[in-house]
Amino acid sequence: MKHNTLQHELKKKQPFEIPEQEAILNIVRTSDQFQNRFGRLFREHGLTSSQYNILRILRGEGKPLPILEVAGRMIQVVPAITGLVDRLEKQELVERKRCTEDRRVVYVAITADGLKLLKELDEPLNELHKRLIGHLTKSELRQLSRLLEKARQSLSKD
Amino acid sequence: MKHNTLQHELKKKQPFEIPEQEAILNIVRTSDQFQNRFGRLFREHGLTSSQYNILRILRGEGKPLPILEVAGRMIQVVPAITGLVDRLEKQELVERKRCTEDRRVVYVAITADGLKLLKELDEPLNELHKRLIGHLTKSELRQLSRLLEKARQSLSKD
DNA sequence: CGCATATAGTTTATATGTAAATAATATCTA
DNA sequence: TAGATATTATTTACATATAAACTATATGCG
Repeated sequence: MKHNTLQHELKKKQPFEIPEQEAILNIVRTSDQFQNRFGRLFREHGLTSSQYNILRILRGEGKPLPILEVAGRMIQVVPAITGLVDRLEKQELVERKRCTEDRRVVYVAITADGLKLLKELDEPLNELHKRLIGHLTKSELRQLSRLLEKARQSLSKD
Repeated sequence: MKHNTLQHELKKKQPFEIPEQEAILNIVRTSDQFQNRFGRLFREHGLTSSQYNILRILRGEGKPLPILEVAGRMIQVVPAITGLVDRLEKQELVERKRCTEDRRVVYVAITADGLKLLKELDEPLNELHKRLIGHLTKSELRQLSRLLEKARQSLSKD
């Protein structure tokens, strides 16, 4: 007997009247619960989700990035990024380098230690992905991604 | 020309190899961006998302609830709920009442002010739902909810 | 040149999410 | 009934999101 519908999970007495609302709550709830699991995994390796994200962006880019460029790729508000990078720097997982041409700009680069830590996480992360959502067929996964991308189209307008 | 794919948005150089990963990132990203919008709306009314959620749960229940019962319905970690209720109480949107039979239990109830504030938010919230995701057909919305509910089945196991 | 304006980051203040420890009260059990 | 254990809620400590104000540096323009 499966009871994974939102109505049941939230102990709602009435079914959802508005499918838009139901879909959005489903998105948010699923995201929260998945992020919980990832958070646990990261914590076991001394990282938070946001810290991991910064490292992954830097590895993906392959070269130092201005600190606000990193923030931009995370949908993150500007002030938050400073403290994040501070803590990563303290753990020696990234380095700050001031740009010589434009002295306002601060570059962030991932260190060898940072790369090593990411590498340790690659396999467990892949396993977690499969465990969380591997029971959907490839076709369902494609469809889910397509629907979510379509959902986000309402955001580009402003 | 639409560029709402994750690969484009994240400035990734390589397409996703793993559809599981792509789907999960799509869920998380969509949720983050939507929650951003809701957060803005709530802030205009002096609330945060979590505070709104507590009020909505209390209104839905129609009677006082033990504080941990509220926390449980929010996927929220226990310690956080205390401060949330503190702030709501300070705004006189909820009240705490200690249970007389079991003096460990603290009930939380929504006040008339709280109900009034929620009522003010009902219409704008509905509009935001429609604006964010109203461009999907009813069939797509149903399908999206169904896929997300299926995705969450992996979580019930532990 | 010299000032107005813009840009890149940081700091500050407040609210949240998480874990671990603690306090108060209930319940169980020998 | 005394002591162990469980439950409910809070406190403490830290990392994070958000907004607003601020610093340092660049750029534009008369």
